[in-house]
Amino acid sequence: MAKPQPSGRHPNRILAALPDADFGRLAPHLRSVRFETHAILADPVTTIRNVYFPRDAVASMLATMEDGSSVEVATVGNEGMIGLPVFLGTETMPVDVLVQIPGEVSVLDETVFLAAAQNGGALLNLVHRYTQALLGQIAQAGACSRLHSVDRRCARWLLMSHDRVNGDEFLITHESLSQMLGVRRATVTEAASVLQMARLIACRRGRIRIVDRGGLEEASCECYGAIRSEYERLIGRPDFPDPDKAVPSGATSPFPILHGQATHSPRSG
Amino acid sequence: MAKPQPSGRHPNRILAALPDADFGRLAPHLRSVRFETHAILADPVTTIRNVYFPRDAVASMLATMEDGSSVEVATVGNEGMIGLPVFLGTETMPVDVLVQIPGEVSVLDETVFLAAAQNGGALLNLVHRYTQALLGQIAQAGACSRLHSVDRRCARWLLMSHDRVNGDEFLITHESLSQMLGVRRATVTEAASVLQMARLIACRRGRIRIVDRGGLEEASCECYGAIRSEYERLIGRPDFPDPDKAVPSGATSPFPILHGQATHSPRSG
DNA sequence: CATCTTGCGTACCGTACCGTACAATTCGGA
DNA sequence: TCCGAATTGTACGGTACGGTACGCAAGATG
Repeated sequence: MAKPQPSGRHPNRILAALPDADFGRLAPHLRSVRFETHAILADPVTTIRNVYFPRDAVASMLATMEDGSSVEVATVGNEGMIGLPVFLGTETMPVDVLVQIPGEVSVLDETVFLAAAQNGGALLNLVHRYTQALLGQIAQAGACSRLHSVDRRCARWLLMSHDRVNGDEFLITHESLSQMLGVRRATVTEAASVLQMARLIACRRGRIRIVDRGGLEEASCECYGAIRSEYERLIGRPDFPDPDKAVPSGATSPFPILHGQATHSPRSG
Repeated sequence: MAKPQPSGRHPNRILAALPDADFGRLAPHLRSVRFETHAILADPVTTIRNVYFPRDAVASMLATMEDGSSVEVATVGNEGMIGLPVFLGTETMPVDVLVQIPGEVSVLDETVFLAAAQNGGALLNLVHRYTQALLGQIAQAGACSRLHSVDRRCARWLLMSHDRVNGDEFLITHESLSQMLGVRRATVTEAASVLQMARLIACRRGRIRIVDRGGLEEASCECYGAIRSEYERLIGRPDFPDPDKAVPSGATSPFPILHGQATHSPRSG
């Protein structure tokens, strides 16, 4: 599976999937803001008043326990949005949402968002579909963290992030990864060493580069493909944002065929 | 924390939380059906055409991996509903939903449900809130299964089920529990032995009885309380179904009122 | 340049699980 | 009443992690 390439009018795939008219109405209200690592976009006690559409930043929904241990329950990047409670009228979410890979995020005020999501339009439909995609991701990721080894889950996380950033390198520490995978920092170092020894990634102080994407996909568990194909079913592919056109007729495989200019880099460095 | 008692016009707490007028419109269309253990209410490949409101049955959303291993991602009983994809327009959910504790379920056709959920009424609001509650439950349960011991998670599952059934005893096997907790059947037997030795539960072939609810709450992890209080924040308490009135006052609730014409078949065949 | 901070590599022992296997019990059905 | 199937109890070695801890290196800061 190739890394998804930005293809629409906006790097965020939900906004890119909007029809021209709907996007045009939102565009003047979008503010692009840079967020640094560990910036907090939402927490369980603060009423959320903005909706965030990551451009190339990656955020985590983290569940934190009383003893301070935590696990990531979902990754949100350019494929998604943060702020469903605005839409659902529930004010907060019982998780922290924090930036894990710094970058740009398009911010929309809740009033603008709510006005645009009224009346059964395209945005409402997309938000519904993204809600389902998020439910699916959280479910799959939860099961994954119970059933799959740290090595595979680490590979999955790197792949998901690779899909959401520009380029093949991004800023992340083993410490942050350990909070997301719900394991010791030392365990992450060991898992990363395995991937590094297999020449799939390269680590440098606070920075990881994807070296062999295909190999990483093989090292990852099935959950990477499961989450990705469910997203594509619901929201569409980056190069075919309209879900009606997302799947070539007859293709029912969970790992559908690559399209046209397949950017697959087979195993080289 | 006491076991929630049924208090409204309907044992399902979502339906019970509806205003009279809204409930009155739905009631004639509700069919109460008994489902046995392992009945399948939804799966990832079948378009769901009904919405299910458990009365005293308990269902599980199960994520299943390619190798056949599985974990429960959410428990749905009389506090919830099955069929969000009907509302979200997404046709399917990437999990199996199957009955784990047999009992009665109120079934509603999708067309009736969708008609009733239009127009920003009370049902729409409740479905939105339940969506958030389910997201929260799946997130917490996923984190729980990564971070907490089998003993504690087992206690949590028993408590959550106890909240959703009538009485203190229900039909469940260690085998089923193992699929939900994502562990070996033998591990469940060991965990159940610990709880049994502490006189918190009593096991008999395919049947578990809650003996010491308070003790179970102490044996359980914090996730039981977290999920429950988030639900109460969003949907309300059983004795104060309207979340605006869900303030603890210590007052007792009115006795449950059974509605004759609502295809109600309490417990008998 | 020297120093400080943050992040990474490694190591040790402990343990909560897993895989497998088999025996003992319960209970429904012939 | 007995049989057979389903359910539960138990056992044993294996392993992937956790807790803790310490040294080293890379980069930031002065």
